[in-house]
Amino acid sequence: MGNDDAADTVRGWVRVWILDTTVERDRVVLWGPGGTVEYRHCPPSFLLTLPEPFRHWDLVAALEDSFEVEPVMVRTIHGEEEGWRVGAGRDVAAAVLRQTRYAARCYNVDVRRDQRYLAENGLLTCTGPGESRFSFWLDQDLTVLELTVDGDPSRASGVTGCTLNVDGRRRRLEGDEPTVIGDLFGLVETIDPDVVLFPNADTWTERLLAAARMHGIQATLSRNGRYVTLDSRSYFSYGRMYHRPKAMVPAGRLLIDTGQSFVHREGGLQGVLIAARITGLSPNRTARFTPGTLVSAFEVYTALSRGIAIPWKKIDTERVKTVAALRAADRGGMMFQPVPGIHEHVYQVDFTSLYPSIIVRHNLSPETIDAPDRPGFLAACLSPLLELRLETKRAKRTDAAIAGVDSVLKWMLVTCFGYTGYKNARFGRVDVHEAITRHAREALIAAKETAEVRGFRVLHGITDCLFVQGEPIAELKAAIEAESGYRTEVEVFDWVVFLPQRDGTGAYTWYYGRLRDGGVKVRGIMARRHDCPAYIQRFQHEALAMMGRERSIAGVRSLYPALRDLYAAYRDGLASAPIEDLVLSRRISTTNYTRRCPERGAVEAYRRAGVDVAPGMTIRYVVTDARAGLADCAWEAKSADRAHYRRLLEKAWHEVAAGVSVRSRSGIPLREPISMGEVTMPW
DNA sequence: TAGATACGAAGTCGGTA
DNA sequence: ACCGACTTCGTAT
Repeated sequence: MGNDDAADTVRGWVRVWILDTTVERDRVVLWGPGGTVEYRHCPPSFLLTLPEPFRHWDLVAALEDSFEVEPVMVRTIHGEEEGWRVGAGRDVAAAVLRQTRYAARCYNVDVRRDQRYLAENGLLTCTGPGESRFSFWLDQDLTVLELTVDGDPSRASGVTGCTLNVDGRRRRLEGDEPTVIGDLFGLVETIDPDVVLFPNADTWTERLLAAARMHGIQATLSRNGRYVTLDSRSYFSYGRMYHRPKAMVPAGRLLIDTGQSFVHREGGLQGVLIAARITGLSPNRTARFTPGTLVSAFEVYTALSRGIAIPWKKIDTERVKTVAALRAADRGGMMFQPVPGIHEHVYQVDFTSLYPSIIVRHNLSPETIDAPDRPGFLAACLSPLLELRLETKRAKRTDAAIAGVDSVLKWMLVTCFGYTGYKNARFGRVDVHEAITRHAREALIAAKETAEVRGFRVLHGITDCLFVQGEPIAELKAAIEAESGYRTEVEVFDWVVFLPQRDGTGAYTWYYGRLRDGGVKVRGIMARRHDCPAYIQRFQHEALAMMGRERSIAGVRSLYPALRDLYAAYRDGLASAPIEDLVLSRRISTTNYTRRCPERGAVEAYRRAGVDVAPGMTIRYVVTDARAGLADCAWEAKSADRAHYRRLLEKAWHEVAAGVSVRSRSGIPLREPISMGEVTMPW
């Protein structure tokens, strides 16, 4: 099977269906289903350019003494330049930068070698013959094992049971730890699955392997016995801390931590495999990354496959701006404040994938901001992804199995915008980011005017969507599409409730309503919040389900007594509600709190229970005394501060009542709405 | 290995009346 | 008792 000659791989034609890729010394390993293996020679290398090469001839000579150095043309998104390919890794590149006092430019330094190999040789992961990078069908049989191990892996206790599921056949293993672990790894060896779906896999794997070693059992999670360890890390993203536990990634087999993987949660196994195909990453990595990283990898693969080098330590600097110019340009999305209360016959008009559409239509890219006439990399890169999303969006209407893939693509397209403004993004630039938000604001304002000119009433608007009342909606949709040049979609509400915030004015992001097809769409309110206890969510879900059966405002209002009774029943039931229904879960940003708060109490409780906590972890706790800032960890809690939960329930009730009662919570009559205004930044 | 902005709620802390 | 500043967390697009 082994083949060290890359030349036999015809560009654009895939020899193996690649399930996993690994890197060892000078080669890249391609794993196929069933454990097939191919080795390809691919030593580390990077590209180098020097602005004044004659001043650094000694450096080049020194590199030639120790490594393979070859003069090459280096192509970037900005143009071509003479340079060298150096057969060395990151440490050498770093030394070159230091020695030239950062005059040198290095490329392809922090690109994964397996990904670079695939891109430069026209290969893709998870892709069969005849399948293209931008198709969403999968035609490959994989043996999938679903595995669940009893208990909580973050707490110390032995392994006493687990459940396996292959092809709908269920096996249950029980007994003492050596028995269970021996049977488990024995079965893994017999079944030899290509894919293991395993909740908390990344926390369990290390413990299972250690236990196997202790009991002298051969452990077979990896197909060559080796693992790549990803260290646990707390990282900052979107203004918040996140945490990824340490992971031991097996070789040759796809192991997905279904409790941890964002991509799997959104898109299932198919979502992971298609995202891998699009990005050229191994599915094992794909399953562990955030959408932002996937977008970055997608751009990197596209660039490499076109012979474009990836800059290391991005140097695109923002030009100097006056404070006034900054204020004018550096703004986010546009919002119109809604009229609080319940409204009948409402349409929500959404621009489809607005931000990426703007990038493509206006040819926005770091290198085209100052030279708009040439084709831009970012726009060309995103265009096929956008087309694919439109396809999956259509396809999921008739094939529910496509919904997962569609969701993954949606997230990638949403985050690709944020990525252009991200300081470390390789093909990002603040000016592009600003241009996108400017076009988006203009489009939303224009759409609002189009609606009003045609006699529609605009109730609300956020970034890329408008809520309107009026007829005929089909004509408005067509007019907005014609005038803006972007596609739209329309959702039809029988009624929708925009909630008031504490000062009585409309809240921008809290609403719920009944769609024409009978579903209830909910945004922002407690039922949507992950930190809301199950007991309170259940109340709100029940109330919303009742309201969702009514098609008119009058019908909804007629429910007031029944809803009031429901609330009373839940309030009475609170005293006897089981503790596990009162568990709050929150993501903690720190473990060193400067103030008294329930999170601090919960962190202390975790520590007392011997569980390690790190910033970004989600902790689960029950509030035992809100005033004193005391909490117990979820699995130890015996009592709860019922008054605290009564307040939460009351808040949930107010959100429901805002749609039913004739007066809003703050006492402002709903029939005299506050005039809608445009909201901008405080300057 | 890494996503942006817009925003609100609920709370603490410390000052003031 | 009330206030403003600040912390910490959450959601929407």
